[in-house]
Amino acid sequence: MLKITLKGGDVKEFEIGTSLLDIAKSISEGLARACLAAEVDGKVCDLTFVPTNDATVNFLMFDSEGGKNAYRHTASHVLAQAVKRLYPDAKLAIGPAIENGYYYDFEFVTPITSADFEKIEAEMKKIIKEKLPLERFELPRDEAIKYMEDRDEPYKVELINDLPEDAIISFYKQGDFVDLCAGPHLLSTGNLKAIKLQNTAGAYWRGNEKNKMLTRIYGTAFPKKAELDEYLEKLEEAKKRDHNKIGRELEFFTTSDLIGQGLPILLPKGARVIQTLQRFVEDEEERRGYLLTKTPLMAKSDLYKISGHWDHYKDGMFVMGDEEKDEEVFALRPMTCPFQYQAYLNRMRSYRDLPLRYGETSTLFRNEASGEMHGLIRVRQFTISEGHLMCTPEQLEDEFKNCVELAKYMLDTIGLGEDVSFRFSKWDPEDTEKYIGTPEQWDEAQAAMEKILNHLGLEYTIGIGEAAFYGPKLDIQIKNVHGKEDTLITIQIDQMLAQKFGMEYVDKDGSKKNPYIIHRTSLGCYERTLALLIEKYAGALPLWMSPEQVRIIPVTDRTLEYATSAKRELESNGIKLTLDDRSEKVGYKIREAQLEKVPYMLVLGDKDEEAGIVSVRDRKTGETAQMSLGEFIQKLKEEIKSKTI
RNA sequence: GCUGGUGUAGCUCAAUUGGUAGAGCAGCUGAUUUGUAAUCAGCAGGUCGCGGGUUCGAGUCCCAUCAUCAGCUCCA
Repeated sequence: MLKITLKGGDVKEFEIGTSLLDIAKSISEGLARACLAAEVDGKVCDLTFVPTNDATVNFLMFDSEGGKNAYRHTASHVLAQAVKRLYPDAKLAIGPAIENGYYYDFEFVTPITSADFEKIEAEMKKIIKEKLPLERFELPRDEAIKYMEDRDEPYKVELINDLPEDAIISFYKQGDFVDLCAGPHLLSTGNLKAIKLQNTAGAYWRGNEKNKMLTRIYGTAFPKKAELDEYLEKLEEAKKRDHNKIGRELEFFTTSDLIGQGLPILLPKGARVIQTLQRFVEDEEERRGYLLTKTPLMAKSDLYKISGHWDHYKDGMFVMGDEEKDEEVFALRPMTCPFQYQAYLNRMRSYRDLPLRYGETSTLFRNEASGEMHGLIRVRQFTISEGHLMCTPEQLEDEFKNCVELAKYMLDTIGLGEDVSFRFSKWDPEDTEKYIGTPEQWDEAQAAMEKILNHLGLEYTIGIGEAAFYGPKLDIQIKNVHGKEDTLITIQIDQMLAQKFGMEYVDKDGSKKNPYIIHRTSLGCYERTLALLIEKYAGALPLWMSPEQVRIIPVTDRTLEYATSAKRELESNGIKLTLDDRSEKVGYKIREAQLEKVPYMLVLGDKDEEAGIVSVRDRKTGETAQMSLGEFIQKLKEEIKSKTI
């Protein structure tokens, strides 16, 4: 007999040879129907799995990560099966479950497009109806390779060849379709309910741009049609918040073919928001002991050669002058580090000078590949609150913590604090080309950062190969409306560049030492931050950063003068506003202000003037309140000062 | 850069099989003086992204190019 411990602590005994499905059935028929896979001692397994030892079993439904993955991974096999039936010449690559669905990569003889989806989906539904059981089997390496060679699946053969020596090579068979796969899967294709193909995309085989580009088909699957519809609806809703759409509609920014790709033009509204954010950041940094620098936007190539950027990122830089013609070569700066280091090198530093915190609102230039640009999120010129902190080893932890604290404060203040995740970005020891320094130096810097992160109690993921070429990073990541993740804020530890630039300080004992350097931003670059704010608030920014806080709407020309005096009074209190004096109806003007996301409307008619009050319409609630102008100004000032989100 | 879409008025979109480019909103002018999400009338607005080609004839078909969207790769 086997002792099976169930989630919740119940222990039950089963005959040896009892499958997980039978165990589920013995608990309840409902459970057996609802569960998709099971975790056995922490490892996710098919329900056909037969435990051979005492084990802890946790049955997984769709609401669990493991259950969802088994469900969608099975859907990806159904997709592959449908594709193979319709396009027998298509070659299979890989097809995993992903965050909100699954994909499968194929090599097609003639490329397919989303126009073919209807046909493929119909075939998938047919396969689901056929209720094909998924059967797992294993083969020794030689036979596995032969098996896939016989089926003319070169990508699969390559995958098997690259599996580690001791790997168990498993396959899943459903009807006429067999795939190399570790599983787990559902019991039958018939267990799938609502499926949907979403889009196609090119994807390099094994993620390497030197390899052939395959056709990736993305899809999703849910246990209920209603859930699928709800999800698709949510996607559509999210797209309506796309900053690239509403940011243009609301005139935060625009672009011009004449100016070029990745070079957005910030219109008065966008520029104003960024000005507000920039002032906020600069003031806060000053309060926290940062010293402002203002360094050049370009430098001779010599500077980048020392820093290592020339070797590692020359292709990403805008370079002027031809070295071959013996011209002086300059490059627009892609980062601020070596510039601020020159400020540090201005004179001999003492340990008493440290920590030295330099901050700069810094415009940077990066020659991104043409396909990378996206609205305000990925651009070729951007402005960022860059800073470099030079400190002693003893100061490193406190300084790093303060940087994290500052970043969190910034994020909370602008309202994105709940939307970010942390990533500890390490180097890839397998890819030493990408990095400078020795393994020992990397181990040391990464250990220092890990220790600090653990002291901070931050929850983080680890990104291998995501480090900067000179050191590990704590990246604060955020997703846009399409679910694409980008780095918003980064805090990095660097113990290599100080040496390269000969940056030193004289320690207590009179010896010269290289300082640790923390590279950090306190907010993401302003363009990207603006984009995410627009998406977060669907264009209706909190009052304190709103480019137009109040719109004054006189009801008739008779109250124009009253409105003008209110305008002057508000302006003298620093309120950003406009006066809509067009001869339109009140409703028309309100509609417009409402659509332009102006937080407050001041509707001023004869009645207001007679009573000496103002009618304040709140955009969010649509409600109107009467108060004195003084009270309104007070209310605005409080809301702005507290930076209410 | 790669794969696949998309480019018609400022915006959103029409335009039979290749046969005279249209509408709504926005804009301008005038009238209207209006009380909480669209007042009425008139006017103007386009080298159909740009450049070639096929054709008697191209917004429509072909090629090239630019921009743009999604994904991939990249992201100091």
